[in-house]
Amino acid sequence: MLNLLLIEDDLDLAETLVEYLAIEGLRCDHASNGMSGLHFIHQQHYDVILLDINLPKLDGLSLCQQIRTEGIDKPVLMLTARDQLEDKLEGFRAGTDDYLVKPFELSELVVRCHALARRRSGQIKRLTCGDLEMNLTDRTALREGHLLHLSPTSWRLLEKLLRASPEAVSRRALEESLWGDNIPDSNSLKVHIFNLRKAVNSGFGSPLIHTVPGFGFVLRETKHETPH
Amino acid sequence: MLNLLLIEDDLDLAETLVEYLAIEGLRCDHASNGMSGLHFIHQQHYDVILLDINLPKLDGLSLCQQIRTEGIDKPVLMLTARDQLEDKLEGFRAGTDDYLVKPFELSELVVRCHALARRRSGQIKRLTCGDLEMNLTDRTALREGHLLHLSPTSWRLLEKLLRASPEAVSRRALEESLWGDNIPDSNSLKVHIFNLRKAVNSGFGSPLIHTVPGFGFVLRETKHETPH
DNA sequence: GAGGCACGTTAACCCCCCGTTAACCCTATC
DNA sequence: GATAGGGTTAACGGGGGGTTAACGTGCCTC
Repeated sequence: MLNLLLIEDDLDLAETLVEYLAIEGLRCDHASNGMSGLHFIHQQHYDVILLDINLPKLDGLSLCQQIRTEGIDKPVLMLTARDQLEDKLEGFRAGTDDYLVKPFELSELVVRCHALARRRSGQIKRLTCGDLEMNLTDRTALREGHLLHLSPTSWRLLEKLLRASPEAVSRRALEESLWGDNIPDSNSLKVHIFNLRKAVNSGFGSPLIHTVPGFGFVLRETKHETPH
Repeated sequence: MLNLLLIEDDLDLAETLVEYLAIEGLRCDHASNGMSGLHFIHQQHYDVILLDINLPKLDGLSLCQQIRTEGIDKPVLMLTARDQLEDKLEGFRAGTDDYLVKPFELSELVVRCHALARRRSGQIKRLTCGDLEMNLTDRTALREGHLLHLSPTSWRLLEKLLRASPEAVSRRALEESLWGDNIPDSNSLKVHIFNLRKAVNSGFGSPLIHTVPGFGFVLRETKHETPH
């Protein structure tokens, strides 16, 4: 389920949007001005940020620029009544990913959100990383053409890592994707990672699962050598 | 420089587009039907695929679906005269990332291409200084192409310094970014800087981390000589 | 219903990395 | 030579991360 943030000062419009999105199965927080929106962004994880341009406190363009310079790379979709070419160009210059002119069709907004969130769960049938290949339709995972034996949780872990690849995934995110909100306070994740490593790495040349100290794990082909 | 593929059967339009894109500094191959487009995609790397829907041999929607099921996750931008809501929804259902209705402004096409490319392949967020490169997405740091081994705190220090570069950062600011309000009253920062120096400078030609006496540290390629 | 199997969970253990600390060293400055 | 700012080194202790085994549960088979 996608988690959205709507930053919009028109309360009527915001309410309508949030309600409609809920029907479509999308969670959506709402901030009514730029500063508050920024606060939300720092506070919580969102898959997509829906951003009006005309906002009190901090306008949408500045907000977008700011989070980009902060290194926050979340997908941003600008929603605005400004339909001039120059407005759009400015939006993209500020670092937005998409630009939708009001009034727009709600269903178009929804599909664009999904496209931005890269949640192609329904679309992508095959995930790969190096010589590792995961086939979602027949639920098989291959390495160098050999079938891997994966337990259900190992499978889910690997899928999560593959979808994120080459991005690293935090321990937190992995735990949430496995157990949702009730994360066990044991070392369960460690054991699952261990099992997954055994299944994916054992017998093959280079390891694909790497740990990122103090953060989590990455799936990627081994790259450069350390000096010395 | 971006590398695009345009799949479009209207040869006049295609020519115009390719020429305009060249002026804007974007390379663009052209395929005039779906099968040929598919062939190009398999053959070569593209940052973004511009896709018409009405195509001979293999229509755009099917083509898009097919590459998605093949696991090819390249950004696709559909360019079409079909402006009905249902057409757009179908496009996104087929797995496109963006949808632009003809006629469109060429400059909008260009900025959308950049936005798409940045998100997909360029989702990789990098910070660099000279031959030092920090990859924030997969959390690796390279110098002269060699992987650096950094502890979590070394990583945070380096990130802070890179973000500020070429400006100097005060000791105070560094300590706050590491420990927030409860800064230890020992020489911990000194040791961390020392370790970071060892990791970043050792074995390489010129040092990158310089101390600013009485203030803090800078990350800079060439040492700035202070006049006496 | 008994046994076997696969799987998730938990605890226990170990190792070594890493953060902290304190000490010492060097060098400039007065 | 006293002092202060900065650099270097080593010891220690905690904890992050890896590994293993035991246990329980559900499911399948016989």
